[in-house]
Amino acid sequence: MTRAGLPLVNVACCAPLVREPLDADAATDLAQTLKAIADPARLRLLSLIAAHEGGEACVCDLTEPLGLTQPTVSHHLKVLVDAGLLHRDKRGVWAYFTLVPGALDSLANVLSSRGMAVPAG
Amino acid sequence: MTRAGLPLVNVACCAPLVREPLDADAATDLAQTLKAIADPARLRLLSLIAAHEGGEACVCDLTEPLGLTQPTVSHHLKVLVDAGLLHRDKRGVWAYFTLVPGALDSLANVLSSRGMAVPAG
DNA sequence: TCCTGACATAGACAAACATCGATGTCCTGC
DNA sequence: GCAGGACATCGATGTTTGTCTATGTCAGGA
Repeated sequence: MTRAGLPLVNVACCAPLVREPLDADAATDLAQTLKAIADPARLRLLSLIAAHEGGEACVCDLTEPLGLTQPTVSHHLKVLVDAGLLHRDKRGVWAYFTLVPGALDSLANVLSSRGMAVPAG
Repeated sequence: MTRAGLPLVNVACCAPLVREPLDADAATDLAQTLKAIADPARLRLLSLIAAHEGGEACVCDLTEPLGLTQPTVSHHLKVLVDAGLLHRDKRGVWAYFTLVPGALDSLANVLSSRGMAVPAG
């Protein structure tokens, strides 16, 4: 069973990775988020959604450029939503996906040796 | 010679993920590097090595804090070296590992919505 | 030369994962 | 109410991956 109703994004737990040793829990947490984006299909999904007009896209916009079936794309999108990287907005029959603002930036912050300012728009 | 006979390790291939759609090849490439760090043990290895005195550590320094066997740690280190994130320096009987300068920062750059200056000067 | 200690490699195994076809759920139009 | 379309979920399957034990390699000392 998948953890439904994620509490929130473990997306960027803490201090930069290289500043101090991660404890086991923090490492597991961060790894889980990284696993979410460590997949070609999901990277392309993030990229396609970001580049799509209005910064949002529905499943039907995404299956064709990826060359994957609708259930597979839906699965990948769920992984990204669960990881706190995508936001899902169901409007009528369609489900529109957008990037969660700052999520990827927070992740980048943890990897970077130096904390950086979030561009904020 | 190339490090470890690896073809190459484009740790950070290109433009920020959210700027334009990734093509399939670039996505596969980036995903491979992300997979290398999308593991709790390997995240802790990076962290432990960075925090170790002199910024370097040998295998014997790393097995105990991780609670994994020596071959498993050796395996994880190899994955990180192959991904271009760690550098291995064999001195006598010991193998010392250090972070490849800028590698994680480059990765962070790709994830970040905005390119940032690499601190390593 | 042989032995010991540090590390790498090989092989095996179980868990996790990506993908698919089939099916279920929900909204909209007739 | 009924049909159709968009999306989610289910169950199955082949592949990848993390971990172990056993073994190989190599340097340094007795």
